Amino acid sequence: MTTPAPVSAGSRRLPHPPREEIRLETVLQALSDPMRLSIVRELAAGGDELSCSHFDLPVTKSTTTHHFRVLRESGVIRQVYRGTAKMNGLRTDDLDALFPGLLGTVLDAAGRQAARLGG
Amino acid sequence: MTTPAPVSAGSRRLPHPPREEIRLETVLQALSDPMRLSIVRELAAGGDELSCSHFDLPVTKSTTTHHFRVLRESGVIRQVYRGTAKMNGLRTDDLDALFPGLLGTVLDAAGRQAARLGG
DNA sequence: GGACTACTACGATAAGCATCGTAGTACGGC
DNA sequence: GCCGTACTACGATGCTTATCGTAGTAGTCC
Repeated sequence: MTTPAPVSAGSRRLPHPPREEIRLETVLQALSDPMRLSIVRELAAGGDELSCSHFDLPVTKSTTTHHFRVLRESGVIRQVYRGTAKMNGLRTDDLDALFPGLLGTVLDAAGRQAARLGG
Repeated sequence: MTTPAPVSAGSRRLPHPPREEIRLETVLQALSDPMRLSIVRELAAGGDELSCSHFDLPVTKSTTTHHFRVLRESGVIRQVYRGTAKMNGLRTDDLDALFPGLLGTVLDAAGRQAARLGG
């Protein structure tokens, strides 16, 4: 018993809602914030394992943490620690099972709007 | 000049955002409220011309007015006066042009969730 | 162990929003 | 013109939330 249970990179556990507790209204609300929608767009585009520090958002670190927590607690993203970094990925499987096509259509809509407004 | 411009049922004009000003984030936020989502579901199911008083929501009239205004100002519904009644309809054409499939997918997701949770 | 990195927790603040009650306006019918 | 119906506008209230700064924790590397 030198160390009771090292657990290494898993000691910091993050609470995720199980699939059956994910609510549509909460997901929509999570996606309705411009900052969070851009995070989700970047996650969808840039593969599925991005660290928090990869995102360069025009807010402080505290606020970034807040937005990632909202996304995680709504069931939109999954977060795991890997060393000092926290890796983020979309819960595509769960969302597609619950709300088929929703994530895709929202991402498509966001892309169209960005193309229309941003150039 | 008996009457300068009677306008009859059109004197009370309601401000609607033009199609090109409808923003995805605003639409998602409008749909993220349970009360408003149920209004939209009922509009989608019950044809497209329902008066405000048709809805029996567990809130006061003032609050109902507020929710309908949020839906109108976000671009989700269209409202016109017809006599003393105010008729409501989804802006399906505009939404489908801007965000193809979005409204349908959200309504489908809401239906699935209702079936899963409500029975 | 000590320094550095990455992220978090907590408290504060200011803005937003869902809700209500009351008072008021527009329209239709008598 | 008068009354009832349908909806609105306004102000208040209490809750949620987006933001920040500071202080702190967990992990990596030397």
